[in-house]
Amino acid sequence: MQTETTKKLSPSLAASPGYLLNKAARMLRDNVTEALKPVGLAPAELGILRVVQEEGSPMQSVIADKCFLDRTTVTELLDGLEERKLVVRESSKADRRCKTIRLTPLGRRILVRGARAATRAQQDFFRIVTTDEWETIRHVLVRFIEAASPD
Amino acid sequence: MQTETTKKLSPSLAASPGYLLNKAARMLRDNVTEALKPVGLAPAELGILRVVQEEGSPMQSVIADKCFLDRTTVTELLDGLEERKLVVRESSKADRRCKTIRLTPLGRRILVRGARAATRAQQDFFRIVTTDEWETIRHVLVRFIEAASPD
DNA sequence: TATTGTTATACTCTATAACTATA
DNA sequence: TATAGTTATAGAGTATAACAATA
Repeated sequence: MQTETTKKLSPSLAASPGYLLNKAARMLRDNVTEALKPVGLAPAELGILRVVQEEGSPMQSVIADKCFLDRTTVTELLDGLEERKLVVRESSKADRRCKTIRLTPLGRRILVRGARAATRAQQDFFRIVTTDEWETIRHVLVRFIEAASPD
Repeated sequence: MQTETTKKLSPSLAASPGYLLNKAARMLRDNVTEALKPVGLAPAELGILRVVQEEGSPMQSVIADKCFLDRTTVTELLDGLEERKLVVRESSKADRRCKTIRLTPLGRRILVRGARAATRAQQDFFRIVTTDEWETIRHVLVRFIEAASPD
């Protein structure tokens, strides 16, 4: 991607939620990915750290649930985080199939730095969105995501 | 992904534009991808057909521009579309570096069918969004995408 | 020297299937 | 038999780099 000088979208693409959501999401994610590089985190890793903190030492399947990710993806992401000593896995005594994830002090520090970097990276987005608009978008997307039905 | 029975998002994820946009975009795209399968198109291919029709036999670099895709990606996608006889490439007489893309009659029919299928697939989304909300979202996303600055 | 398109290659994100170990 | 986590593998989507032909 090189020539990106305020181009105009085609009308039919500009009318498609799928297209718009995708393109905007990717752009935003590229920003966040870039901003997280110095912190040493990928966007999905930051998401996991956030959920681990919020849930307070959840088991892996809870993380998968909260992040809407497959448990195999969570395993893989946790491998990286554990290797870098940001989290520790602990086998539950009650049910030895389960592993509980806990933030290390380092993990906590990296989480703070990552969250700050991510917020900064999203300023590009917030610059062009009013608070009201953002609240509308937020509510719609949350509704849509949470309404996702199984089969 | 298996357990997706109206779960709740974590507060910190529900507050992140990057996260929400990404997740919603992926969900929507999965729907569209599924709906386009019987038509034999991928979402990006439908986008290209749309732009080809709107622009009226554009050269490849224009397609890349309008779709916000790399030209190598466009080359690859066109290879598939040409193979299936949905478009034809024609070397421009004026500038023999350029290739002009034209829809075949078959391509036109598939475009119509694809557009219909994609619209249907996005009803899940529109079911939970009011017209006003959608207009707000649409404008914000278009603004954001078009404002993407180079360096 | 710059631009159009092509080729070969590689990367990110995420999932499916089959497995192990419990329960 | 069902569940938690792991492993190996694969696929979609898109990009970068180097190149050929032409301008």
